[in-house]
Amino acid sequence: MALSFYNTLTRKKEIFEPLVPGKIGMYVCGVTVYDYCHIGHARSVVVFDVIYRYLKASGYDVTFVRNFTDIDDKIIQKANEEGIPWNELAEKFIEAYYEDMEHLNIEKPTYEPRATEFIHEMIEMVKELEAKGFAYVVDGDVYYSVEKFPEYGKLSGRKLEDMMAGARVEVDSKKKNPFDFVLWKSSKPGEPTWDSPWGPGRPGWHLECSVMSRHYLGKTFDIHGGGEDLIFPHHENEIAQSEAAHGVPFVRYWIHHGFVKVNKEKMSKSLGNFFTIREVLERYHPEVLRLFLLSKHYKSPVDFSDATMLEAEKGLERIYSLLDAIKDKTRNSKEVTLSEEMIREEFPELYEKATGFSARLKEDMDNDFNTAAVIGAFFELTRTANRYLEKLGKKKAKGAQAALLKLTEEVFLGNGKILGLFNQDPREFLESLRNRKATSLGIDVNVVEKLIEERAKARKEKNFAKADEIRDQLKAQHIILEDTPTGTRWRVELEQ
RNA sequence: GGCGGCAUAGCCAAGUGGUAAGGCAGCGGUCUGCAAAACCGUUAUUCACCGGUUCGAAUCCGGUUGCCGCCUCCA
Repeated sequence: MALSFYNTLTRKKEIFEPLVPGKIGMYVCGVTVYDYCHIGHARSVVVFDVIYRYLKASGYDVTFVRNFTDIDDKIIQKANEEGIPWNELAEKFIEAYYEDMEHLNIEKPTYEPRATEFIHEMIEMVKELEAKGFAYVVDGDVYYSVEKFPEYGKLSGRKLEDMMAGARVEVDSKKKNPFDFVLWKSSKPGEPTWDSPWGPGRPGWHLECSVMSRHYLGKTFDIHGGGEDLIFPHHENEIAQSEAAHGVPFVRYWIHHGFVKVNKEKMSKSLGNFFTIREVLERYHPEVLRLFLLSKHYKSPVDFSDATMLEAEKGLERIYSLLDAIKDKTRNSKEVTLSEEMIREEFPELYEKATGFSARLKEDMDNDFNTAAVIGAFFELTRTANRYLEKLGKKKAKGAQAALLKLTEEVFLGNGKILGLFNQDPREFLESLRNRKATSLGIDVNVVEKLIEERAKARKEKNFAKADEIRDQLKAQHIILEDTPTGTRWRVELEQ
């Protein structure tokens, strides 16, 4: 099957064919840097990170551009509130953004341009639009005239007449049509400005994406993405600007992802019901957030709550426990050369599932980037592998056994890279989950370890009454013990 | 008012014409000193509701209800 995905522009799933065979140009709208990123931003970034990884893994040479909007009303306003220069504020939040991205294990795009680096090119584009009759000037502001662009509304499926009927249109006497938008904005005293043919001012928001995408990807490129709230007016306006200026199609495939919701409501700045990435990462491992965000199809809304996050955490714990067990079983096993058939015969069911995994992943990812189905496949593989471990019993794995387990581990690690999961050392991951929760409950790790030692002694002496007493005591503090052949392990279980 | 999306077990969630993946929770069992973890079995004759097309529909079409989003900055 060929890669296909939903194209907002045509409103259907289409087989993807790049403009230039083997190459892909992809542009995704980044953030406006006036605050810390919330988990809605995290979804955007994770979704396109996975798409980027998958396209590369599929053999494409991908040029991926994600911008920073570093000049904008909100930045100016926030900087004024904080009494610092606007560019200092932008810089601060770009740094914070990079910290968050590193925690989330986001691959760096090919280019991450900032709007302010392209002021000159933006002015050039406004001039082009003015020369072609798509723009008009009023008091130092330059507006785009939507009525001059017959296809205006084609992305969002609206018609200008229909929108006119809508009540919530601001009245701005400067505009010829209420849907005209600003290309160049004259600046008020004290605001950052750049010189232009229309006087001192700054660019309108939509312009930067038209200009930066042209700079890096050309007048027509393959994929443009963002949150579904950007469809109108942002992406609609980008199309209007770019196609009017260039006379060629702007973007071939548009990808929009759904929102993160909280209590069934859209999470947003204006509603005040948002969680920043850093807040969430204090409580959950970054991979838990990734798994949570990828466990539902990217177009559907996803509901953020402790219950849904804890569920993701348990699932990830299950997989890492398996990876840990495999490491344990194969430790010190010697490398031996074996035929595929010998490995297969060890446990055909696991061998088939493991060796067939990449094809399964490709099938699911080719089908509109169905990460939820891929995650389901990982859990199926987990069960089969656990079944095999069960069969092996307590002995260390040798020969074909070890080879089969190593093969399985490789499948998790290799394919996990596409989703950006299973990237941690299993032991460290499990301990970090535990310590994170222990800390939040104010549990002293040393005290726990001491009690476990005490219990081990009691068990050795067959003093099970005392051993159970200690276990119950710890259980009351949400600490669950697991006795394994290699000693007692413990974890923290929070109530849902 | 205009445009669009969604509705699958207690919960989360795949499945887009061929007879319901997966996870969490629950129940029964194996293992265990007892547990936990893991494994085995079990949990939707049915996919909001009503019609229609079809040999066959959760999947297509029409209608109804409910929830949500965009139309203003927004991932």
